[in-house]
Amino acid sequence: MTVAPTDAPRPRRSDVTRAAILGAARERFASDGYERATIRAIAADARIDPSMVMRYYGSKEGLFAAAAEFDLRLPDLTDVPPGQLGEVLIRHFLARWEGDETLAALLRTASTNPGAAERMRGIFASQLSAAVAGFGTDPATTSRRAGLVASQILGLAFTRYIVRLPPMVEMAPEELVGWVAPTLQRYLTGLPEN
Amino acid sequence: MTVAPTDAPRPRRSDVTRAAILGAARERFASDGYERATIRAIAADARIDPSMVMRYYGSKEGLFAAAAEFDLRLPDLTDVPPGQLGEVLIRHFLARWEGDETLAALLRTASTNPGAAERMRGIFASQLSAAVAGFGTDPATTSRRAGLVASQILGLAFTRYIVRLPPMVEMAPEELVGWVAPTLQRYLTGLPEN
DNA sequence: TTGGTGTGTCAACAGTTGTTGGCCTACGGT
DNA sequence: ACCGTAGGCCAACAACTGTTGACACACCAA
Repeated sequence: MTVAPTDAPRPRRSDVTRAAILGAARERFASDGYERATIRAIAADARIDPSMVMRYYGSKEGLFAAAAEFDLRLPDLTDVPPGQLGEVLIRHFLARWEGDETLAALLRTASTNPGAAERMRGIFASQLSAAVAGFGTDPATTSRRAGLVASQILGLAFTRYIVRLPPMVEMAPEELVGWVAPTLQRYLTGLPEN
Repeated sequence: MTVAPTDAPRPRRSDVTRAAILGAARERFASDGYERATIRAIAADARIDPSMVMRYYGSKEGLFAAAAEFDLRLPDLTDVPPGQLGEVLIRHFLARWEGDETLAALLRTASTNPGAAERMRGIFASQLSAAVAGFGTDPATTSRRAGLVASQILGLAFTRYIVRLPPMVEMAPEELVGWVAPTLQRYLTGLPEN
């Protein structure tokens, strides 16, 4: 035995094709949404036959599930000065999806596809809530604080990357940070008014 | 001549059918989004033949255009105490679409349909910007302030009514007001941090 | 009564979609 | 050199889509 006996998926010859399909799928899902992104179009982008998509990913839903794998990659917030949490978060999010269209695909699809909505719930419920809980807020309010942060973050993404409201598109990242950081900061560490 | 000679569309016998189609269309568009809401399903809900939809609204796009007619019905903000703008706005928005599913239809569709996105841009660019401009902020920042307000408002709607993030669904309107009003207030009358 | 127009149904069209099975080819271990 | 198998393409299916035209009935003015 030259390699580990179990759990050693030796590289398949088709890995490049798989990756090409996944890349094309992400692009199409991101720009067109789930329904308008046809398997034929994705296959054409990847320069392969539509039937290959089915063989490697089983179905369109399976393909989307693979393409929409998304990790917020939230940093560890415990060593962030409590007063800079908002700024760190908004900076991270802006950087995170300015270069990755997966979230746009997820955002577009979550509007109409129940499975994608469920996945989005999962991502923000687990990853974001976990990060927010990481620096020790009152557990009773943690999930609501995380939800409020999600509402502003997703609203920003929706208006800037999906609907493309002109003023939201025009603003430079630094200006957005200046406006949104205090919002997130208050959602995380502040108190509601009433 | 018994009535006004021009521009007097006397009530047609089919007005109830037209209204039934429009109501069914709004429901379907709101719950399924543009692509999944089929004309056949809408016609079935309205208990008429699919071809009637075409006759009265020309095409699916025309039907959507009619069904997605939306007015934010923003109150006049000039007589609101400047310190309560955020609270008034968030209260108004919550009340406005808790009972009207048109905005949900628009929100779902704007994710994938360019025409709907354009309409959403128009609504927020004209109606919201106009209202924000109404109480005399610096014209140079008005559109950005309006955009930021839209980002939080739409993010709230998206997480609460579309994706249905549990913490956002659970929160009572009053609690949401307490959290979000200060955000809108600062977007409208505050200064950015940097 | 009569004719025309508005209201509605039925059946079918042409195109697109996800999906399937058969077939050919070329790699790679033995 | 051989042969099993994985990678890839082609053609087709069945279902569903928006859309159209022909046809039937009911209303209403003349």
